[in-house]
Amino acid sequence: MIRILLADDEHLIRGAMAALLSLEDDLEVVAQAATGAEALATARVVRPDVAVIDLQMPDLDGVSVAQALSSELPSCSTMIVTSHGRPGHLKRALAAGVRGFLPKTVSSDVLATVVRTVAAGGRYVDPALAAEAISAGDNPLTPREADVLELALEGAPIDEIARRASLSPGTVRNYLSSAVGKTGASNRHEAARFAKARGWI
Amino acid sequence: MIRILLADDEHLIRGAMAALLSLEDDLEVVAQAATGAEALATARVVRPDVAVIDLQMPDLDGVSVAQALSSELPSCSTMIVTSHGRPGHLKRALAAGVRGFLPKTVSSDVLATVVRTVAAGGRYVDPALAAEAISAGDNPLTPREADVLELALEGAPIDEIARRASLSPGTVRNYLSSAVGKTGASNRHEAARFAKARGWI
DNA sequence: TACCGCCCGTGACATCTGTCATGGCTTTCT
DNA sequence: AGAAAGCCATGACAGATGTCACGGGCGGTA
Repeated sequence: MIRILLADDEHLIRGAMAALLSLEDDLEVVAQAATGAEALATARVVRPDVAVIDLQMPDLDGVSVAQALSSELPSCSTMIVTSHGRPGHLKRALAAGVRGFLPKTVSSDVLATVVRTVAAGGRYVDPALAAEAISAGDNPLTPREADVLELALEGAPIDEIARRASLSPGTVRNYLSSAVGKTGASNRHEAARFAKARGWI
Repeated sequence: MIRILLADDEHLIRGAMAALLSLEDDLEVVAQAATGAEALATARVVRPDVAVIDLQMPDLDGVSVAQALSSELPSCSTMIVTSHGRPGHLKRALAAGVRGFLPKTVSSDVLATVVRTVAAGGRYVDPALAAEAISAGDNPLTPREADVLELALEGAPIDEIARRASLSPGTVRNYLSSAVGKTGASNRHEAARFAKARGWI
């Protein structure tokens, strides 16, 4: 019997997925969590065989949870399920030790199959997502550029970005200009959206 | 027996919700659809008692589907389920004849209860969402301002917005300036994000 | 050691944006 | 008919932004 931890902030989805997984004879949902922190805490106690984690959750990112889990509980295989599969996320997730990565558009038997696969020590990545990630290429932004661009995402003026990043406004403008050049955008807002779409920030 | 049509672009979620609703003795999922258009076409054939529709779908908006359904199939009650509940959406949905509006964070028994409620001719709106909608107030933007702001959402420069809206750049700047004033933002990008968060665009 | 890339900053310049005043046009309500 | 509101446009001005050139410091690598 494969023991599963399920984490998703959407109660309805979580309950529904649990109902669906429980239909399988060899699968058992032993715990559920609504936030990343909760998932982590629960996993430490119940020590599941597989953790099925939603990528976007209120507090902790799904990837962060996976990172912590893979170091603390090596016996537990983590897989990520997500609505919006961005190439960068996949790359980060794989680096964090995630064994399975699926969009929520897959059918339920695929989910069950993948749970079994990762429980057995295998890996599985959605083919469409994998293709996208490969074609998207690497993140050309330097860490600082990514930081600043992330702050620019909300549309804040440069002075505020500078304050929040503890940088001089001139430096911020240089990083932003560089990022705009690398993304081929025509201003920082477009660049920020572009980078986010690729999962670079 | 209440006959249900389920529409959601995420296969996994849809299947899971179907599994969950089928657990109830008096509920029966008679059809599923992955897109808005598909939902509409299917509904015309199977004539369900209740249509449970996801708000965001690839082609047709959930509200548009509800609109069409309420005029074509008055016997079918429509309810919307959504991940991101924005006040403006709720208002539009209600105007389109939707009888139930729920975030996906609710529990499964709430869902089942609401299905029964709307099937019986009642209405139900998630209290938290309702409170948000009331406190958010009305959309202060004029139709044109909303149009232009929507084009500004992607971060395009003003000249491009003007071209896409078939307006002079000066006019675009005026509308944008007005919208920035109404939203209390410090530039159009922030204003656009703000307006989107409220469901104004 | 020398080179390279990243980090952080300054200054200057041209352009883009946000704001305001103004005016003509149409539609709707009183 | 008159008032009010929205739509579209122009012009002018200040301030924000994007771009470029330049320089110093730091850390890794050949």
